[in-house]
Amino acid sequence: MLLRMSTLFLRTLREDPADAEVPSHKLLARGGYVRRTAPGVYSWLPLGKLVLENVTSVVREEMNRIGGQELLLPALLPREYFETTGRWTEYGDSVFRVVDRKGADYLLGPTHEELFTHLVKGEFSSYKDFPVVLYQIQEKFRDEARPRAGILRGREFHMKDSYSFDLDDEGLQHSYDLHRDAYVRIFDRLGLRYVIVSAMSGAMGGSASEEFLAETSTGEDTFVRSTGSGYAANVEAVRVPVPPALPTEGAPEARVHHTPDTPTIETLVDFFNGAGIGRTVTAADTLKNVLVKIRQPGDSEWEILGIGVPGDRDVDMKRLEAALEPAEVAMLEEADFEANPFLVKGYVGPNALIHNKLRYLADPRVVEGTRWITGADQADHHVVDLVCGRDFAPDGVIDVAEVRDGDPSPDGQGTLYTARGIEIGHVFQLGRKYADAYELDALGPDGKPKRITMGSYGIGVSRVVAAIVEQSHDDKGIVWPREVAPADVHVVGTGKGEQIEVAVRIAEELTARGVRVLVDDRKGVSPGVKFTDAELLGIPTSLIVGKGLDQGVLELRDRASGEREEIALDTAVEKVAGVVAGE
RNA sequence: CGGGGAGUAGCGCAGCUUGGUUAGCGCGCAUGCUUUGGGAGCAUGAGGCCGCGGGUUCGAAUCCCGCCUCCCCGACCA
Repeated sequence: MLLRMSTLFLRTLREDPADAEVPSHKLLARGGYVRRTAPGVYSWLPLGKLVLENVTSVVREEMNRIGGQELLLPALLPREYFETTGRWTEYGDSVFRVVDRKGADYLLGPTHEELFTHLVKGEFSSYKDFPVVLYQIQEKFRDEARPRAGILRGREFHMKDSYSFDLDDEGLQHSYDLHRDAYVRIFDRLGLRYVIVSAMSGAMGGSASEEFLAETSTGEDTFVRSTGSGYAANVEAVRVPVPPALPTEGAPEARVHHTPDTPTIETLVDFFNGAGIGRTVTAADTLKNVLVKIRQPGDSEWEILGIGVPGDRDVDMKRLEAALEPAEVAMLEEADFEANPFLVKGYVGPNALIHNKLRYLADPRVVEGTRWITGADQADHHVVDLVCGRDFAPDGVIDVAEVRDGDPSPDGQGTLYTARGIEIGHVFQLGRKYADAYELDALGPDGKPKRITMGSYGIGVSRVVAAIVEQSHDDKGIVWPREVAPADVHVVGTGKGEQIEVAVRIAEELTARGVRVLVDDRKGVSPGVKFTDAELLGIPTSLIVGKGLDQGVLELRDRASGEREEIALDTAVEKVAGVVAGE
């Protein structure tokens, strides 16, 4: 492959586009890799298309390696498929819908579970046909409420989606493991720094769904990781370590104190520290009781739920919703307090709930024998030394308090800190949801139908391109890993002699050896411009044919390290081919 | 959907407060000469529905009213 800058459809920009905020957006636009066409919709220009194809190739190779079979389904999908699973209405505003001249409804595919399931049902029907893994790499469409960050979150994007079809749970687990391994190889080859986090709360069951997050400061997903181990998890999935229970004997009696005007944790702590109860109190010694109401799907009644967390922490609504899924969660309204006069706002204690037959769930840190300062269920009163297991007994444990930097890691090694990432891959055990909807069965050896179980696995191919740039750039431009770079070598001819002719000749010789080459053969362009463009474009290796040519000397540059080396003209092709081959 | 900002040449912007000749600057583009190791110089050019519609005015990029679009933060989504 030989690209000539004199004719390449490329115009680099000296300034950042006004609408670009994140590095990947700025650099991909300035480098002429992409151009914005509409909000969240981008055109891939020749260099960008090459990068996209390189990523695609890596994905394709690794999918084929695990036995995946590539096919290509339409992006334009008729309504009927989505009626079967109810997703036609479920999707709401988040998909593009189109109507044909006859008035028939379609949508532009956001994902393809329905189509794949239906397709398999039409072709395969024997247990001998399974398992099977099918995948495609194509454009997906989602009408994002707010596309942002350029390529990172668009409304049209490239995605590899694959689907596994197995006869039983063991088979599904195997297909899932194969995909997970393939994803590790893919992202390793692409040179990405990433973590694998559980995408679900522990209650929903371990490895049924995991996300691959590329670590970047600009990512929109937050997760936590440990300073002392490889532990990483979504905030929703963090399980707080449970401290050992303490003996209840010998603990002082619970005593109610008059605590005027202390409806908040802060005022309460201040009060006790001025009240001389014989010890210094912190917010962590108090038990904050947060009241929410929940409603199970299909129910019309709300249930009031009390949640006890250490007073120095808030309830994390995301963790709460994940823990209570699929129930709906809402904060209590004034009317709820009026209907339940035993709930004294600002002074709620565990026993008001427990004694009135309302469920009370407590943080894992609230173990037997722990002593708490908490509401006494009457205005302006709190109770001190209320002992868990002696004075109150929660109905259960709920792990929904906010996770903070410095919290101990659940695996016991190190402490947690929050990081940001971009979701680049997702592996998910779907189970039989779609197989049930389409009645996808295989006839077993016993002559009886067996319901198929499925997995779905995605990689955001275009997003991966942006994620790579986010992780691999400097103030001058992009630094492509060789596997995804649009070329291996950027041969730059600069000077008023025969440098450009020599550069082109070297480029042709390298091309003949199978090296992918971009040659800067533009005439009348100053060296500074060419060097700057080379750094912006980010091809891993540059070969400068310039002022040293008269002495038979060329310069080899490494984009990532910035190292420069003078090499002889005679052996340059040999040398560069070796560098490209990783020698 | 809530909050903030912006629409002027392919790109980045000024001009608007205080209406007044032919709407300006940088980059890019074209032509010529010079220049050639770090975003060159000089000269000459091409390129505009000043977002759209209405209004005020002798006169509107500029003032008024309405609308549309885009960007950023949040919510939502994943």
